[in-house]
Amino acid sequence: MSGFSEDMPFFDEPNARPTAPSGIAARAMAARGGHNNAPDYLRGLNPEQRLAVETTEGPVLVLAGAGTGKTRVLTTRIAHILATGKAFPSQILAVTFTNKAAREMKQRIGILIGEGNVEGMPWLGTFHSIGVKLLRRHAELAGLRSDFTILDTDDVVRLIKQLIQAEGLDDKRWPAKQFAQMIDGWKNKGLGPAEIPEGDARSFANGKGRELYKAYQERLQTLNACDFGDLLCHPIRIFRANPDVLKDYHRRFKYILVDEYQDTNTAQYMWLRLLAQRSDSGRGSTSTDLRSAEGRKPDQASAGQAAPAEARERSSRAAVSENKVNICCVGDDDQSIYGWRGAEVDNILRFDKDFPGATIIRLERNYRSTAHILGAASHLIAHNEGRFGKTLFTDRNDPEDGKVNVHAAWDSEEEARAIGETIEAYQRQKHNLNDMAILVRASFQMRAFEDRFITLGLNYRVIGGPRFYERMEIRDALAFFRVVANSGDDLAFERIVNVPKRGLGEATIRQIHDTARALRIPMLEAAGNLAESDELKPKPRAALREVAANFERWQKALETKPHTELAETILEESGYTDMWKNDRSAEAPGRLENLKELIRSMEEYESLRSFLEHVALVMDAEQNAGQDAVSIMTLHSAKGLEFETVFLPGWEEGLFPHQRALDEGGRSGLEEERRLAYVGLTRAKKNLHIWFVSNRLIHGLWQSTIPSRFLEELPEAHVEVAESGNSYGGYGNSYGGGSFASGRGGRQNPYGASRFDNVGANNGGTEKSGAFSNTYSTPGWQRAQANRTEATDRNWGSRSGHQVERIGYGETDSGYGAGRTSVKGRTIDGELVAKSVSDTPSAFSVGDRVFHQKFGNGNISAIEGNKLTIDFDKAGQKRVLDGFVAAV
DNA sequence: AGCCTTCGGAGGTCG
DNA sequence: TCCGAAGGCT
Repeated sequence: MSGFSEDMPFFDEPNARPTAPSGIAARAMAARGGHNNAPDYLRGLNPEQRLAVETTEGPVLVLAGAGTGKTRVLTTRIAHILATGKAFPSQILAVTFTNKAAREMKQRIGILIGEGNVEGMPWLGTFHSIGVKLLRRHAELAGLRSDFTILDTDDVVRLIKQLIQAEGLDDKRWPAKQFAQMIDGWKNKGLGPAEIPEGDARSFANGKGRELYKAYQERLQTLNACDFGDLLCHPIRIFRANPDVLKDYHRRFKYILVDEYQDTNTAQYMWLRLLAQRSDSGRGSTSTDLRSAEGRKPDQASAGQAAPAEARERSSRAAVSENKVNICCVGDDDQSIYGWRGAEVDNILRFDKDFPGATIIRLERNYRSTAHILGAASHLIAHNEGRFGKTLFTDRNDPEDGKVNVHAAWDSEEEARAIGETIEAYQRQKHNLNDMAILVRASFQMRAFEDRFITLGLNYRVIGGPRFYERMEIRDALAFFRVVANSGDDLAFERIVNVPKRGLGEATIRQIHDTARALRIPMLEAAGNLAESDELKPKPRAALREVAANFERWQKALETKPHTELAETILEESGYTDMWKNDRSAEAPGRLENLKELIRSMEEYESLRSFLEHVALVMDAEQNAGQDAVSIMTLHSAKGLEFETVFLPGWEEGLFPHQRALDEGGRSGLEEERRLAYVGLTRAKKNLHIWFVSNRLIHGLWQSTIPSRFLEELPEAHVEVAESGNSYGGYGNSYGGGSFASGRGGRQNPYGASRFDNVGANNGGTEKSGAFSNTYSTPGWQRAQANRTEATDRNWGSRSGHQVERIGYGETDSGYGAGRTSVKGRTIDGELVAKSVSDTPSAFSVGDRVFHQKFGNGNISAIEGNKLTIDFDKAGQKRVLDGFVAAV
């Protein structure tokens, strides 16, 4: 367990694999000594950052811990390559995962080397945007035309649904969405229909999985379309089947840079390997390469083929080592949190095997957080196995820096209220709301905060959620544009043919569909034909005629009108804007605003076509960017961000670590959750508040919870358990008449009720006594226990809802018992707690038969302190507090 | 076409 | 419990 230490030498981490050849390091250091006049852009880099920038040749892995200047290194490295004339901008391939990261990188390179040159970096972008670019150039090699359309998830699901129905399958039993996810998973692994494992193929639609996948790909081809996964998979196949094309790119790309390498999936890995591979030996026919790719997935390859595949891959690796590959991957294995969507941490962990002779550089000097925060984060993440091992450190040593605060609350409402109060307290201390964030594990947690902040009138913004281009009105508008730009875009046509409602029901659309299929023409054209025939009733016929005429007119205008104007015209003439103007629902104004924003954003593009291209890949919205507001988001979307003050609510078993992660991922699932915790902790620059509650509403039921095991993994030296006995339901005497709860008067402590209060009053004895071992003697645990008593005595009143009432009750501090069960369900748990309070803890022994209100009867199989492991007859094995069960 | 009821599901999310 | 999707009814 590598503890936090301030004077950790750079390449001397005990867990470190011996991968940083001191020779290279030494050479670079020496070289640096020679530069007396280092260029401006190198100034201010620390030695490791500088090494990462200047080691331009050969494979390099930069392990960049949180807040160690990762982006700075990447951008400076590019600037350095350009400034020293090692490559032209067009010879650098730089890939990121998100558009945001790509944008930021462009911006920062621009600052370093002067704006104009950045435009000359055509190969800086996301995996997908570069994929599109490649695919447009070589579309015919994938059986597409270069003007193919990119379908988003929604289109894909609708298309698959059609296929499922066409197969005569029940689309309820076999949901299209599920199959879309399966296809996505396969494509993340670079698997085509022929390559998917037999088991996968069999598991869907009575064994028709493979057929359906094949049918789907064929359908895409006829539609001249592809999905997101194809943007990677098609280029991979093109490269494999056309060595000359690949060789062309080998010649072109002198330097390859990859951001967030820990998030790459297998397909991205294969794509990179192909581009980075410099073996011209001609060895490696298509089939061989395919096999070796499969061999990488240990869970897929059957025992029989695993060995030869391994061998083949080894030989291909050897080939790589013969020629220098200037690939630089930057990432942090400790921040790999996307395993569930196909990312392979393994890619980063075995970098030095994939690229023999790789230089591995660790960036461990953290410029973001206080020593306490880093100490807590380092200690926590050290519980993971299978990591490179880094220890973040900082020179920062400000005695004013507070420790990491751990708080307990009775339930989620209480948690939201207390966090709201703390935020207001910070605000009174002149902290900006923009500098504060609440990072949750699951999005349902957000609601409690939103509710609370609305009541308080506290500005907040929710980050994440449905992206701009996924909103209905935007997708509708884009569908109109798509049909105008490309009359063959049937999916788009289907989406809007009856928008706004013009009486074209299912039957008419079916007819259009059939005609189009029979004549092999686009649906738009089919609609025009039908409108002129007498196969339809007058009403739909007139409607169709209008639709056809509209599109014909708009398509003509495409040549003459500026595209923004045309876009407006389309939305006007189609009646789409009117539709929302007449809609009196709450969202309508927002939707109109979004449409305006859409048109505005089109101005930056020269044509409708180029705009649509951009939109298919990019488009995210910046909401109320200007205002001062607290950010609320999930831990996942917080990666890469930083805030002065961070709140991490919901640190309870089952929620965080999330039960499903444990169920599905086992040990590695737990480790990914722990990395997520690590990401959360390291977002904070100065103040960090972690919360857990004793009761949480899950699936509509109040369930008692136990503190997250991650709390136990925080080091005592850097953590302070906030004494917040007063916060339990708001009845504590320490509320001083309850005024704090209402946010008026009360204590003046700027950090709210918790931070500096009562230290030593309640926890002095307990906390100091317990070693931070793996027993439940940690602060969080003890808090939970100590508070259970208080909470139980008082919790009843809090069930009655009204804040005003609660304050009143608080003063009396009376036990409100009556009627609570009906008010909030599961308070029975509390009753059991109440009982256990008087008992000494752990009155049970292994083998005892017990009853739990929620899980029913079961036998105790293990006891750790007050935590019981119980095998329930029906609910399976659970860990619960002894207070929540009763002997039978 | 729009309203109402019923049913199932309830983790994270980039392009 | 509460939300959305989907299907049935008017």
